[in-house]
Amino acid sequence: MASAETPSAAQPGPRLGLRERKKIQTRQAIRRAAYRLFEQQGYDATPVDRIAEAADVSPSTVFRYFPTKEDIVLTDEYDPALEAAIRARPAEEPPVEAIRQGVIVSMRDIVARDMTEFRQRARLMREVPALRRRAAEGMGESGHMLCGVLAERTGRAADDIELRIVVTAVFAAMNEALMYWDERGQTEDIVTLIERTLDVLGRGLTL
Amino acid sequence: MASAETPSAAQPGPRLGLRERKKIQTRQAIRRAAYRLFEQQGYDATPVDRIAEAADVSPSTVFRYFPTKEDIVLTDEYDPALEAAIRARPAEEPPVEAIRQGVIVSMRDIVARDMTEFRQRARLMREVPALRRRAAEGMGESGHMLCGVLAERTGRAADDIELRIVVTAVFAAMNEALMYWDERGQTEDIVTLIERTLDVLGRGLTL
DNA sequence: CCATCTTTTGAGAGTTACTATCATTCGACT
DNA sequence: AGTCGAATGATAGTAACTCTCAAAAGATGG
Repeated sequence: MASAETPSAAQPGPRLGLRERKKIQTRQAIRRAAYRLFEQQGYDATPVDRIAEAADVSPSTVFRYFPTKEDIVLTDEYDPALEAAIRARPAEEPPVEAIRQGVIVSMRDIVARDMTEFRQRARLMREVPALRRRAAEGMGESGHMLCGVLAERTGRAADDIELRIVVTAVFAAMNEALMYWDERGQTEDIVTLIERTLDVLGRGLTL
Repeated sequence: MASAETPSAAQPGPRLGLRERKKIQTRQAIRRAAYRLFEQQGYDATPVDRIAEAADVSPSTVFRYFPTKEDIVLTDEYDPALEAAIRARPAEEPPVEAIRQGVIVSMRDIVARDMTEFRQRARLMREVPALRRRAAEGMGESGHMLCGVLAERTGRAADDIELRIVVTAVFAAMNEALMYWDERGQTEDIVTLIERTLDVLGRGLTL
């Protein structure tokens, strides 16, 4: 509805056809409707049918765009940003340090782009068990990506155990930090918190 | 059926009433039936109704014993063993070392008790996404327990971030090691693998 | 041994997240 | 304008739960 975008104004690529633009719109409409309803009545109390209704599409369409209800909340575009940020670090830098800097850079970016959604997502991730689980499964896609990047850096195989341990531990720890951040009312500085988290890992989990 | 146990033979506690004994039996019947069917036809292809049928109880009963289908696989009694093993370590020992020894001891114990089930569980945990997620949410109960134990040892609060980071990282890493073990056909020595895992954590995730 | 009380069980109906199918519609391209 | 392929919507079906209530079975006191 609010598509007053001139065809030539599209920033990020070769101008999209109407079809593509509509897809993006629909996707956004579904997500926005969902986030709004989740805010109002909670995740579990909001059936997909009602989201569809609110987004003015059929339930089938919702499932075509998002394979599961969880994906409506969790689908993100953070990975490419993180990947780029890590790749930008000098090759000699030790892995954990590269991750640290990459995470911090991309985190600032994300928070700057849409802090409201970031906050809401964090809250949902902590409060809804299904989402927490899904997020805890860090190796999902993000982990795989990180393994690939670190494999190149270190010359190890992408499925090397030690590599996987590192990646898994980092993601799990960061996720936990996010939960902590949310528990405390999202008041602390998240970047500082993440730095602290990576410090603990970097010093071998000493207390 | 195979309950030729004399009332006075019960080892682990004050002799149970018939009611209690039946509950244990039922629980076991359900789990056994489930494991058998999962083995034969796979987890997703086995509806709870069929498990109920095989265990000779009603579907309602299955859900009374196990809140979710996942719980039939994942409910374990490892935590108490782990807790005891860690508590048995000298108080001066650094946390990660205490965890290492505790894990190794209780792991040997578990493997000795029922290696077959341990193997099958590991396989299911890797192959079924729902189970993998559930397991990845290590903080669930095990993590909470470990936090408590380490809090006592270190004098920190049980919800101290750094403490939680440590626990989360350890569990996530061990879980990943288990997945690796299963991927390789469960052929390597699991204790060695876990030691290696904890080494990586202990040396600050250096590669 | 019977009566009663409590706990466990089973049966039924209902909700919801998904899956599959198929006809319709709508943008793309000639 | 007309055709083609992709997106949509309607419909039906499966399976994991949840709730409720009545029947069955173990515990308990006389």
